[in-house]
Amino acid sequence: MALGKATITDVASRAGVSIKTVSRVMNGEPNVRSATRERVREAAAALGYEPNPAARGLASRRTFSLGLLYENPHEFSYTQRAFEGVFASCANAGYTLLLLPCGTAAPAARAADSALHLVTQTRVDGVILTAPLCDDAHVLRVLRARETPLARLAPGETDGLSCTVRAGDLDAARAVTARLLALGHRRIGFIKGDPRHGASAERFAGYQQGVAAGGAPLDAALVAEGLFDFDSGRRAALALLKLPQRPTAIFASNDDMAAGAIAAAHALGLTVPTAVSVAGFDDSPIASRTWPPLFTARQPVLEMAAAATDDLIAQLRGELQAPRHRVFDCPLVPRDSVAAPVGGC
Amino acid sequence: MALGKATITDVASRAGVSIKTVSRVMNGEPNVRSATRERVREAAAALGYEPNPAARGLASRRTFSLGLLYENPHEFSYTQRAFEGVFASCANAGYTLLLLPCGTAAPAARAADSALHLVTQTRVDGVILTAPLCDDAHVLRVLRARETPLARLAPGETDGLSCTVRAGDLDAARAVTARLLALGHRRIGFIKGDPRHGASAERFAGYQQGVAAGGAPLDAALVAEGLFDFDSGRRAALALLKLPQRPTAIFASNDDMAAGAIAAAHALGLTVPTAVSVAGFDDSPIASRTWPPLFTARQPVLEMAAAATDDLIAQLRGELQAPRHRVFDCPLVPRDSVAAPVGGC
DNA sequence: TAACGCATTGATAACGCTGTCATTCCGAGA
DNA sequence: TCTCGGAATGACAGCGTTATCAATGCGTTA
Repeated sequence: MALGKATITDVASRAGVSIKTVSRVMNGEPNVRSATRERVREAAAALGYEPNPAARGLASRRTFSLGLLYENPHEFSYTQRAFEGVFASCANAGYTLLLLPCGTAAPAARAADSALHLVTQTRVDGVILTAPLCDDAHVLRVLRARETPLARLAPGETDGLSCTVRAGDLDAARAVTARLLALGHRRIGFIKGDPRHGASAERFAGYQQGVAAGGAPLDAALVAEGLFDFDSGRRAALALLKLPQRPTAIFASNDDMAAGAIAAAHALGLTVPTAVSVAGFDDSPIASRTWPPLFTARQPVLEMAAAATDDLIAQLRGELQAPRHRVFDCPLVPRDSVAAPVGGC
Repeated sequence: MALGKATITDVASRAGVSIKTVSRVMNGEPNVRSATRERVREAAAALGYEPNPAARGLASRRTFSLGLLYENPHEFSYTQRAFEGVFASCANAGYTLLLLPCGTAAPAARAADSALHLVTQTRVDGVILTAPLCDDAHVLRVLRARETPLARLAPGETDGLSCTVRAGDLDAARAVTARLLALGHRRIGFIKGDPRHGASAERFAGYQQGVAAGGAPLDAALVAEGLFDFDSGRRAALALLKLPQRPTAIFASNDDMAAGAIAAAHALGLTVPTAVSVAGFDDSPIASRTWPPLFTARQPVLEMAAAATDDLIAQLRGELQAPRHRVFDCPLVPRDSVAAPVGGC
């Protein structure tokens, strides 16, 4: 498994045929003896050969690329907003953006293989990795073995090898917690995020520090596991709200889970924020669509994604001496899902 | 403004310089006399010259493309689900997908120019157009002048020139309306969608036909304008619910506006579905996140996008004799935001 | 005036593949 | 045995750029 540097000529000489025959095999054309075909396939596999799309495109006048032309939609999910930021910077710098989706269901090994294949196949100049892939050891190893320049968006840990852009998760989570405490809440439930995301640990630490700083008791029973999606948030909140001594406020690690928490409260006949306050994180579109709208911390995803892209391009141009690490503030967005607890402090 | 067929050689001979000098100018390299630079620029502009990215990539070993590697997120907006479908089909067929975002704020002329530039710049083999771009006359004209194969997703009208995939909007909207009537509603408000989308007219027609078929009165006062986004839905619903004789049910042309309608009801102290029923369209993620969850019609966006992509690829391969036109059913998704009106029929 | 040096320009060879067309191979039929 | 025809293979010329390095132009200095 070489580094993909093999050319069609290498394969041809290894298989003892002409480059044209290799081309035929690679393109699935007819009129190749099956023994020959097999020999070529083996040689290609042994050398880790991948056809060069630029050369192929130049010779054949085809690109094997499709364009998906779309207009900015009204509704932006987190990923979509990230796209927008990346696009803006790419367009600025004259770069074209290929989306390389990576299956979530597959084990890490497959994600890395998929990444490698996409990178070799498309010969991109650099790659932007989003969470949680940006912390996947296997993916990182594979891409670095190919010396693919990287920028990592919302990583758990930074290293000296690639640019990173992340949010000030810890500070913002502490600020959210502090605000709840200031309103008089003493029992604040917390719903953790997907443990594969670096941000999850940061936000949890912020919650813990906030509670400790406020002099409130740290009760492990008030911490529930979640996976950043609506349903896990709903279930976690349901469990918290059924506690013998239920929390007067719930801080979910992101807005989607907070929306789930609001649904759980509704299901139990608890009014938000009267009976229970709910806070989220991100200020994603759902945050302004719940009833009542969510108290949250705004993560400037678009700006962060654009920054990561800018840094990657700067790196490609050799304008960057060392990897750059940026941290973006997440200001609080006060909305109606949070209020003082009934009965005061 | 030629069709972009000009090569660097054409520009060179027109400007009376060598191709290398043209290359220097195009790449902004130093050491070109400004008079020469100007002459080259003029020649390039006159010929409508755009460098061939494949050739550039082959010679320079760079692609001017970035990969955005991401993992399928938990939350899918409409566009995002469409992406997934397109990806699936592209991956199947060995195609690479470039995203070509098109500004929404700009007038149609600019969208078309942007489209043209992206297509010539990236030399994609074909383009998938989503609503409302797929009905933009200017965009269509420009792409057809270049003979770019097209597939159109959710167009208003089909023609004999390109494959189309759309939802059975009319039938589904009629079915939603029929269901509301069957529950006993007589005064059903309707919130129209963005008029630039072909689906908007279809859904409205379905509503009208449904009301007429049910023998209920068609009251123009019960029809409000919307733009498919949350806030326009909220405002439209607010207006409808403040009517002297307010509707007992509201049918919004999509889920985002229906979520806005629920928020409006909440704001007026009206309980859903007791005081007012709300129905949406699409079964987008927000539909299961509102309280109560939305009664809606499921539009199989992912499958539709995949179908459009399949058809486009088939067309590129010459496997399609004539453009194919597909229509997908939208089954009802019964959820709690709809109930019989208080006081019966 | 001659020589020098730097800014400017050009000739030509890659880049890695596909398309065209010629060539070779091989079994069937005369 | 020889010829013929189609299947299998190969030689070579592009594809449209960029890169290398040589050549030219021109103002300056000795």
